[in-house]
Amino acid sequence: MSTNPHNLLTDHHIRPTQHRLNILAALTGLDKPATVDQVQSWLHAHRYHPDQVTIYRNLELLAAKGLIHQVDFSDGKARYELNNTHHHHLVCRNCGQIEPVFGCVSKSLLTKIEADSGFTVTSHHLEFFGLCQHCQSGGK
Amino acid sequence: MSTNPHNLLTDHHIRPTQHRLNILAALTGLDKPATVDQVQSWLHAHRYHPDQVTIYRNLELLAAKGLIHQVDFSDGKARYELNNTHHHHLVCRNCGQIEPVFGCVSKSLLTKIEADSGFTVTSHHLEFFGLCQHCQSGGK
DNA sequence: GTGTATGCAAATGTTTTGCACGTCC
DNA sequence: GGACGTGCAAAACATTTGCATACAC
Repeated sequence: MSTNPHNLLTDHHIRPTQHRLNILAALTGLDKPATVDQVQSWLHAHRYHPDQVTIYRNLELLAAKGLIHQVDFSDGKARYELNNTHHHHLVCRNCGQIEPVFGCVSKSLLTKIEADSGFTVTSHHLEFFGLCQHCQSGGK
Repeated sequence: MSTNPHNLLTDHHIRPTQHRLNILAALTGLDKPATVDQVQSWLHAHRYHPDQVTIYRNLELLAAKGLIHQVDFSDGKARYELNNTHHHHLVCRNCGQIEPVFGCVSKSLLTKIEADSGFTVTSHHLEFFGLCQHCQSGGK
């Protein structure tokens, strides 16, 4: 598995178009789960102007191929993030600030869930919500 | 805190209209996270025909008052569930079957997250995805 | 060249909003 | 009566689809 974006794409049998490289760069640069709008804004700021549909299509493709994954903060917008280190998120309900969380559910719980249900568990979504330090005090 | 639906509403300072009682009955009857459509279908089957907008508005209200909460399976539709026993879900990615999961993240992890981040954590979303027993074998 | 990618326009699906009328205390 | 609840219509928003053109190998 190569570490440069171009080979990352070709390794996954995805044509390394400029848009796709740019979208990966955007997700790297934003460094948090990003909406289609946020990806597009990042690209605009870097003088790229792909159609929004192209972003939708490529985020879907990259997710299907496993290079990125979808994150959901239950606000009606899909977010995407690079698939590097497994982690979750802590989101401030007031200001939207996002912190990574490296803890996770225990392996023993996962094993128990599979044993109890007969399911094969392939993934999970875990997000924490609360108030950040700033919003706990003055920030209404 | 009373146990009957009427008092449950009045206890939360919510007018106990027929629609609201019916929506609570629907969520009780469905007994899993339900979409607006599913709530509406349940009500139709029970000879009630509130406008869809009324369901949206009341689910939002009940969630704001803490009687129900939103669950997200990342499929673009909001689901709602009664706030009774704290639990999570295991969803079959193929057939959509939903199993309750009573395990959760450890208290020590929560404490650690708050300590590390300075956030006050008020809630979390945890959902598991996989393939149910049936869909692992024949069910493509 | 051929299959794939992209842009543009339009459609779809979910959720929200405005406003007039109806209902509950 | 006055505040709140509901229905209907329309709007808003995120996302998807169809199709013609443009690009990558």
